[in-house]
Amino acid sequence: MSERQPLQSPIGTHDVMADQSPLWEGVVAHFAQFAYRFGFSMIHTPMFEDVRVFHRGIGEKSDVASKEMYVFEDRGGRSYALRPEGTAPIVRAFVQHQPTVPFRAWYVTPAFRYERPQAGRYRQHHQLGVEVLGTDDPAVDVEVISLAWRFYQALGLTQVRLLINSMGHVECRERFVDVLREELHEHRQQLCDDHRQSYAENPLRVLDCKRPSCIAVTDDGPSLPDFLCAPCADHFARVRTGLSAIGIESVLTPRLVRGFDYYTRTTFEFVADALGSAQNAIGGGGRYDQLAEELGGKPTSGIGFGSGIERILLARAAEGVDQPLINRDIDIFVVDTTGHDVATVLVDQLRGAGWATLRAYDNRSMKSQMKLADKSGAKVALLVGPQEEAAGEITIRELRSADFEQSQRVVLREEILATLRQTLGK
RNA sequence: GUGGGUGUAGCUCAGCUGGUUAGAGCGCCAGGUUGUGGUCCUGGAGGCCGCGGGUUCGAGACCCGUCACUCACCCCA
Repeated sequence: MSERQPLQSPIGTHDVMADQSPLWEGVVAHFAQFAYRFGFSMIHTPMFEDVRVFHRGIGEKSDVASKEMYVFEDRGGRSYALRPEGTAPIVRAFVQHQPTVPFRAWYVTPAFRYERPQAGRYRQHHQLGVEVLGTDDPAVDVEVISLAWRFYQALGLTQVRLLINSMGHVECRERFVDVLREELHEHRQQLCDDHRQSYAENPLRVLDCKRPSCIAVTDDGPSLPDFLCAPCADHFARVRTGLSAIGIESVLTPRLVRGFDYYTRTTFEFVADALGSAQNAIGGGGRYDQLAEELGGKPTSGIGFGSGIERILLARAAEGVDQPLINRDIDIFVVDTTGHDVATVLVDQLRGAGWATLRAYDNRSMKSQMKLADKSGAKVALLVGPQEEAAGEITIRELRSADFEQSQRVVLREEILATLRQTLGK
């Protein structure tokens, strides 16, 4: 890159500026509220991990691990990867610290994948999610899915569908994959260009190929739910009845396999139909009963779900939902034309009392300061000029009122907090 | 990694078949007499026309390269 190129954010990354940040804050705040309501504790794990966490976790042959990870060596020659997803690092932490089970954690984190950016797809995106380790009770599957569902509802999303499937445990899956591989081999000439060569390596990938040629083959092929052993079939049935018991409709989607290799039994995905693009998955997850063992721990079943903040916001925009998610309005704007430290002291006092307060700088004119007060969104402006200062008073002006005369009055300096409490109702 | 579209003021965009000092709207700043926002009026600041090279008497316009943004494929959040 030329030295003359202006500096800007890296490809596929974005700055969240003030016009968007309240939405972000709101999404995270809502999720935190739901997570705590469901009894989850927040945890933080490093932004990068030993690459083996992901190779063994999400599977070396998965697209994400094989070609999309940001891998680097540190100065000590250790090989690390920026986290491409949220689950494997948390399971790594679980294995390392061996907390008591059931272990319930929620998180919000950036995730990094080296891909060509496009609508709804970035090199750094942000996910929030939960994980539960230490039980394979189908009630937990229901709980995790319902947390996501209620969360989307709270954000105002209505055009979201829950797709669900079960991969079975290792043996169910292997029996299925064997049959699928045979089926694909038999019809390999009809597969799309990409999969005609690669189907044998990971036959499951062909299931979510969107090309008509592959779909035609797999539609007539074996269906995952048919290969579930009795316990897995029972588990899946109980998840689905549990969901319908609380009014959550799930769409059985036999070809739903998802991109990571660690999934067993329940897998699910939330698609936002308002998003026209192929990137319409706003969240997803599933059970991973082998993962803790893969990462060196005791056999421990687990389930989790993750959701992309950017896609949630895109879906909200696509549905035309525009109610704010969090209030970050300014309460008071202090206008000071005395040239002394009146605003400095007043602002300190107001903020101390809990008001969101802003002021002007640089000795601007009163007119200029009033313009700033208006643009700040403040509900009231407090005016202090030489007159008020001399009289020990403050002029209160309600900025959201249309009537000049009614909107303004003068109070004594020492009565300002009480008056504001009355005016602003706090 | 492959393909399409686009790069002109802080933002959204005009700039006709190449022709003087590159424009608009919004935003920003300052005024519109005595200390007061939202509407209105006036003025002002602000552009290596993404970057490099080429064609030409002359390039924001044309050609090549490059970088970036964007959309799509693959796949996913």
